[in-house]
Amino acid sequence: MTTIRDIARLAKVSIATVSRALNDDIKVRPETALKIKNIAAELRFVPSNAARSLITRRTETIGVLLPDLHGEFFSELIRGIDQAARGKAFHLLVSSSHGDVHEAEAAIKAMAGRVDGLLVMSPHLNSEFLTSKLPLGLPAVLMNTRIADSSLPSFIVDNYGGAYSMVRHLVGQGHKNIAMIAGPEKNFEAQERLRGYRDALKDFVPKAKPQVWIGDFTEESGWKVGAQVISMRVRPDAIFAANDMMAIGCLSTLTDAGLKVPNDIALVGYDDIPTSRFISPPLTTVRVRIAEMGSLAFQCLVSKIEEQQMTKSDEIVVPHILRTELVIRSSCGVKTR
Amino acid sequence: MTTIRDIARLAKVSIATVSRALNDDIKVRPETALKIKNIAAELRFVPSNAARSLITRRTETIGVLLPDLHGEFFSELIRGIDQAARGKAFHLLVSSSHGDVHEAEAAIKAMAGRVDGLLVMSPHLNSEFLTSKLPLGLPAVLMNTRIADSSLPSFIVDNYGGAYSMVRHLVGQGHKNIAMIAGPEKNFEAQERLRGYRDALKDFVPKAKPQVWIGDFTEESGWKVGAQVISMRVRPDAIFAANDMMAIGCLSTLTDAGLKVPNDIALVGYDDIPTSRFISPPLTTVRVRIAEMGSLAFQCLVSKIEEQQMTKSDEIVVPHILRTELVIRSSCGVKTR
DNA sequence: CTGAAAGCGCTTACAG
DNA sequence: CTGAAAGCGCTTACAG
Repeated sequence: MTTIRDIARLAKVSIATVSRALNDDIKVRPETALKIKNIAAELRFVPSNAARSLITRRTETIGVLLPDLHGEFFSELIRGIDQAARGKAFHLLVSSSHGDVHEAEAAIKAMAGRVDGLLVMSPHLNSEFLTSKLPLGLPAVLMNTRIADSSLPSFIVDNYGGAYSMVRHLVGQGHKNIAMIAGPEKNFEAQERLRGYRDALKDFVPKAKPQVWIGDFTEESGWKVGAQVISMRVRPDAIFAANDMMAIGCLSTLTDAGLKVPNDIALVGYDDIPTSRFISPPLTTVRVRIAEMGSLAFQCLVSKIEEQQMTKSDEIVVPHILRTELVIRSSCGVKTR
Repeated sequence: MTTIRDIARLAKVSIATVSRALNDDIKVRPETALKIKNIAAELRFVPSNAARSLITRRTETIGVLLPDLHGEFFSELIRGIDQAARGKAFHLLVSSSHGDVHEAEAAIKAMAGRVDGLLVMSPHLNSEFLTSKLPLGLPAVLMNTRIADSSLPSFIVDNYGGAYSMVRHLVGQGHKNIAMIAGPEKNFEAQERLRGYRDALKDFVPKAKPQVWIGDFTEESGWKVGAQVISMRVRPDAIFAANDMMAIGCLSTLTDAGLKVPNDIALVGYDDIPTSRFISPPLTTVRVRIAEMGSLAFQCLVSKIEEQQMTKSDEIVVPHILRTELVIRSSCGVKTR
């Protein structure tokens, strides 16, 4: 392994000068710097990041903690983060599937000494748990996490508002008997979408009774609900699935049974994953700007890291709420052509 | 920041003993070890990874270099790698979008001092370039990279074989005039798929003339080809798109123009992205076990890292070829129901 | 513009 | 089972 000591010997300078030259320090004579760089290149010198960050106390890396890595949702998120990180010359340490509380704790511990900050998405955890597990002084930013009262900045998608708008839209199409396929009960995002559904129903169809199936965000749980719907005496006018995957699963069961969407029954989803445009009928859904959330959260984290030296704020911060947007296609019963 | 020195003082032992206790070294009295661990927990001690890896010369991290982060293909790959990495207690440093040669070189440099090994996917690069840029002694494993003659282990999907089988299947369905929408000309995977198409056509329909459009793997390039197809006097019997996204794009143009797939024209893709099951008609395609490739490549890299100490092999290794599998749905003209 | 020296926080022979 | 000491490869005041 080549070190700056080897370079120093060959260049007949001190290791201090090598270090300065390689870091483009101004106070090195240009010729000296050039000579040093040439030798470094020739030797294929790779600086030891460990040695450097031991002394600089920066790793130039941020950790990304994700609950899972399935599907386009997370790849979009990582893409958004990566795009922002690239500009700031930060590296990304990624860890997924901290399904339960213990795994989450282990993941935080494992990352703690390796990163300058943490980006955490865990809709099944709450910010108190996270705050208690985070090493003192490690900046962190939360995404789509249940916030009670936290000094951690957080970004959350307006799941409540999106669901509310969707129900309002369905009512506007003349649907009254609107059912929901909800997500996992402990999932914060799922809860918010359900709450939006309930409130909108209360506001716009006060006499309607909410009808809710609990799913788990997988296509399969959509199938299962579809099978139940088929055998119902009185079917809902419209089904609002808490995510697109469940809507797609439900759709395939309904279609196989000969039911026509949207004529026999309307069906809408949430997330606007790419697939939703291509299915037949194209799915009406709620778009979430997930890559953008990743970029914003990253930028927020970096400014926290940078200001960390000067201030130590314990003030409670308000979550940044990301707007959603209704994407009207044809599965909700609107004639788009 | 808490260090082992703080713990040592509180526990009234030396830092050596603290280090041993925290690393579960056998030669520490159980009571001492327990006391030390309690103090560490109380202080929320986070070991400095930099200090540790400076001396152990291991980062317990592997780098993953990807050309891009769009779509399900890459999230599947990362998922496969992550799954395998979790078991071996390795961390994952991810870097994407090294679109051109310079970015790739920069990405390798940036990662070099931070990882114990590199997993590289770059269908637009070749192994000579990579070998020349890789720091001496940094283990690396290639995925879907053009291999000429390399001492680097590599995993490649059997793009040639998959394309060949698909064309054979289409011929079996009675299609003779089979056209292809190829991928980018410089992309290794695209080249192999094209080669499979050409060879199969030569073998099974010797008198047919290959007809090829060059696309770029995006949905949009599928649209464009679709528009050309519509205006042709004599249309092909079947179109083989080099990936599913282009097939999906092409399908939507054809359908919009009133052409029926597969009755008027058959259409098949490659990759078997999840979307392909849900479109209408469901797409016949070639399945690639991408998560599995990630896991295998990771395992291979880890064994390279572990054996690195003992041997330094410069032998040329044969690429591991991953089988593909034909997924017959209805877009190719087979009646599935 | 350059160098000698201290030190970042750990691990690990070595000695006891 | 425990400790004193050396050292991993860098960066950075400090002095010149």
